[in-house]
Amino acid sequence: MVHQHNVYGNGNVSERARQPPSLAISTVIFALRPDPVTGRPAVWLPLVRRVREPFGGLWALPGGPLGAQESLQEAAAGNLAQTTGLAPQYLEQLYAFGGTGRSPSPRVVSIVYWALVQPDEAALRPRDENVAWFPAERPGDLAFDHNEIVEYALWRLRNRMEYGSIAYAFLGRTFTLAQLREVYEAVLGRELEPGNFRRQLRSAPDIEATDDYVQGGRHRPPRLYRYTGATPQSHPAGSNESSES
Amino acid sequence: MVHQHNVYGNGNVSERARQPPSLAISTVIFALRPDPVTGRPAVWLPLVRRVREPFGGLWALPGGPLGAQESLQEAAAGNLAQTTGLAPQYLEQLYAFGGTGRSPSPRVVSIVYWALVQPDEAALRPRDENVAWFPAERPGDLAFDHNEIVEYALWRLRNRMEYGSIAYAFLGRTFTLAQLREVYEAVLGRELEPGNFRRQLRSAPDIEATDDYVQGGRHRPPRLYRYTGATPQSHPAGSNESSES
DNA sequence: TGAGTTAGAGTCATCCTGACTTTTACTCGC
DNA sequence: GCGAGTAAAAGTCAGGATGACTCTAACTCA
Repeated sequence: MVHQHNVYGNGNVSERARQPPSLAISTVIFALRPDPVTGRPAVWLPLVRRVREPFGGLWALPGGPLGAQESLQEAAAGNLAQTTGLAPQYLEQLYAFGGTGRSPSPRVVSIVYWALVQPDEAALRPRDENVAWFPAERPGDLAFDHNEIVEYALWRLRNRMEYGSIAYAFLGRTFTLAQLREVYEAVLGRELEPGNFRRQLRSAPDIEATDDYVQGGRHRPPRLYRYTGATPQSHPAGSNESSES
Repeated sequence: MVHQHNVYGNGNVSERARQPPSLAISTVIFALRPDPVTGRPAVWLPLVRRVREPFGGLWALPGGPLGAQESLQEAAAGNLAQTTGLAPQYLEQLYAFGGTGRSPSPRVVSIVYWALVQPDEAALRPRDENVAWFPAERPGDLAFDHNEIVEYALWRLRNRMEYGSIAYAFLGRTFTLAQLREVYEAVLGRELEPGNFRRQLRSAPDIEATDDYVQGGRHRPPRLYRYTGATPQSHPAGSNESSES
């Protein structure tokens, strides 16, 4: 009889029904990688192969139980570090999934976070063969309700991309406007007019032109820009500007 | 060691630190009531007086442990029914609060929902003296981190009001445009131009004019309208159009 | 040196928004 | 019964944002 934190009454219900649901933290981790076919940036995410039942052998979101002394966000960052070795550029709570039918035997409530990272070479070739990167739109059949969770996380990512200032989390300290536009196009799944895109960013308050240009292309050298705004955070420490849903 | 939901290890940590955090569901319930001073609609919420420690005597959000067989949303609707006897017009998950310092002795992770209701006379005068309604902007000092939670729920309400079609949950089946505008003004806390408000709603697809008018005012009788769209839901069963956050 | 390429600036029509004016249709007081 | 008062409903107008597009600038490569 694990997990009897409190007393939930002492009627003649079965042992099984009296057990409170257990709590886990999972994290959807997004990064941009070149598409193997087109070469353009696309959204990928790392998954972990399950070694136990239920859903043994299937791929699943990285996650685990909530440590007694860590906050929810710390637990999510721990998932991130454990599977990729990276620190998040952006980390936000996604949703708490708690349907009664999502796990076969013991009921689990999962508080899911989602994160954006900039993967380096080491992170993309993990030593552990039970960790691998998948295209976020088509990750295959996942364990539990994780397909649904990934889909919702993608929806949230697109939402934040349209209404928030989150695209910079995919990029380095400086970037060209074409690179920034490619991030938007990869996430939103449609092409944007370069001229209008430029005009909108000129009116954005927290994007700043540097004096550097990228040399080497067979065309006019593009100027480098820098993002000067703070990394937006959803709930604690600063409200997100809109929509979220 | 991913997704090991059940076993929490057996190291020589103290009993206290090994206990997993317990899980509770709380619900922020919003309704419109006339302001006692101005008489115009304002946002109110019902609170429950705590009878036990910690925070005994203070007012708190209605809530309780998650039943083993009920979904998260069902538990939130249960909070609602228990404190007000009402069914929600709108119900959405708000956030999972899990900081280590939010409850003194046993750690509690609260998954908080928020709801909109149309209170009737019976619901506004509860028999239980440990339930009372408060103005949502100034509910006084609440137990735990519930002041912060109410503030965040208000922010979310305003957000949904600006970008979603949620105002109808406060109103009955038919309403005048002035009534609808009063709902927006009460929630957003600012006055709206009646002419522009009317124009925007004419272009809304899911609002429909009826053939009825309200007689009795000492002015031109206003037409009654009806909302024909579905009640929006945030995550399961239909995505919210935007922003959320 | 010219062709090719992308960066960046600029143009134009359209839509949306906020602020405002005018007309309509009722009730109330005289 | 008639004018004053009131809010509904429609209409007007300027400014700002947006989408589609054209034109010029600045580089590399053959």
